[in-house]
Amino acid sequence: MSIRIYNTLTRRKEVFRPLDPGQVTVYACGPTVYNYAHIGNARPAVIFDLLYRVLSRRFERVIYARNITDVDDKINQAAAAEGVPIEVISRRYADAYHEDMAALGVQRPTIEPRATEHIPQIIAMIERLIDSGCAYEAEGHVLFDVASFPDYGQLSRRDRREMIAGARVEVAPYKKNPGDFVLWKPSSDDLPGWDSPWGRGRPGWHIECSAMSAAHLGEVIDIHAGGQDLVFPHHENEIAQSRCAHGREVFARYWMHNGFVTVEKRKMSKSLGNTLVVHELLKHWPGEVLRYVLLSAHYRQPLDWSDKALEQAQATLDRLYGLLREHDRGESAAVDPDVAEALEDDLNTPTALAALNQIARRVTADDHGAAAAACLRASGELLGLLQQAPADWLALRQVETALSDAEIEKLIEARKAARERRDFAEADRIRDDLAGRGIVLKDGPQGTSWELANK
RNA sequence: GGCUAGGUGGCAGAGUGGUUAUGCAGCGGCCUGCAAAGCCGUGUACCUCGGUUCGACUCCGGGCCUAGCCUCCA
Repeated sequence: MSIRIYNTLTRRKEVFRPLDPGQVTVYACGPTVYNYAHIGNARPAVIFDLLYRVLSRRFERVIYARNITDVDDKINQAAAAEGVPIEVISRRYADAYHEDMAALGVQRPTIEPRATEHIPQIIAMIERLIDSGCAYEAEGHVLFDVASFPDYGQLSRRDRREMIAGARVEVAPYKKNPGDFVLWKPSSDDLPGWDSPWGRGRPGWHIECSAMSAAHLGEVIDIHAGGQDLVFPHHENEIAQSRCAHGREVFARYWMHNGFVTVEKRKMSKSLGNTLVVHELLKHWPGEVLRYVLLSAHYRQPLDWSDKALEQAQATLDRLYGLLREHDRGESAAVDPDVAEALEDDLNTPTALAALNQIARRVTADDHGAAAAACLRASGELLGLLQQAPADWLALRQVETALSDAEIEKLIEARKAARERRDFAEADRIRDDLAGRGIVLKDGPQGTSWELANK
């Protein structure tokens, strides 16, 4: 089977065929680095990391670009508040983003372009837009003229004229059309800025993605991805800019949009103040648990975040790692076909996780547990799960104990003796004593073993 | 108001025109001196009203409800 992707542009699931059979180009909208990432920001990072893994399995060459927006009014604000240059802010939070995403098993993209490193390309693109009559200068700003682009609204299925009716925006007087958006805006002396044909200023938000995707992936790209809230206006504007600047019929051939993470069914967003910061969550949960939760719902559906979901993911991972500890002998194995098939069907992660759990059943059901365990691990790798040493995973949440191994063994021997003389009261006393000190005993056919209790 | 996506068993969450999702919890069993852990088994769920059909949770239409976008936002 081939890879199928739900394309927002056509609102249908389509077979994915790259423009160039030899290479796939993917661009995902990355973070604006003015603060720590919340779990809602982590969802696209994890989902499109998974896309990258799935594509890489089938295509020789996948170029995955995920930008960093490092010039933006919110960054300016944060910098001003601290009295530092914007680079200090953007560097700090870009580093934190990388650290947090790594903990979630997110691989680094092939390219991570930054807006401030592409100012010349941005300016050149704006000049082309002016030359082709799609943009105009007004009071130090350069604006995109939406009336010049008849297909405007195609992605978000909006009618340009109707949007004016819902004008909740203050319409700047210098705009020809309320829907016109800023490509370049002037900077006062206290704000970061670059020299341009229109004076010292800075780029508008949308233009950077158009300029950077063209610079690194070409004028027509295969897949463009981001959160659902970017469909309008950001992606709509990107399409307008890119197609006008390059005179092409197509900008991105497939558009993918992830649904929101919600808290108590409400969208998590910085403006609502109900954000759960990844950096904080990682203090309480392994990154892999967060990843599992993010994969537990289909990416286009809303995902309601809760402690219950975290506990459930933790319990499931504990069980799977326990299985690996007992049965995985490091054999190599292929990815389970059901897991691969589910993921290639528009990243159906719930079905893939169901298949993963079916493999787990085979581990205990078969005589050849080792082969099934190896398959479990190989399949987990495609999902970005189950790649730690089981002992390391299981040790994460274990309590500390003051007892030495020798002391524990000695007590186990004493209990064994008590059991042999059928003094169960004494045997249970020893077991309870050890339990109180964080040691759990497990009686099996080969005698008694022990392990540290979970916190 | 315009546009979009949803309403599935205790919870989470896939999917399908007629046959087991899966996970977590619960329940039963195996194991155990008793436990714990583990393993095995277990659930006639599909918002509502019509329609199409031999047959609909699955298709079509109406209704109700929820969330989102239309403003910075993943």
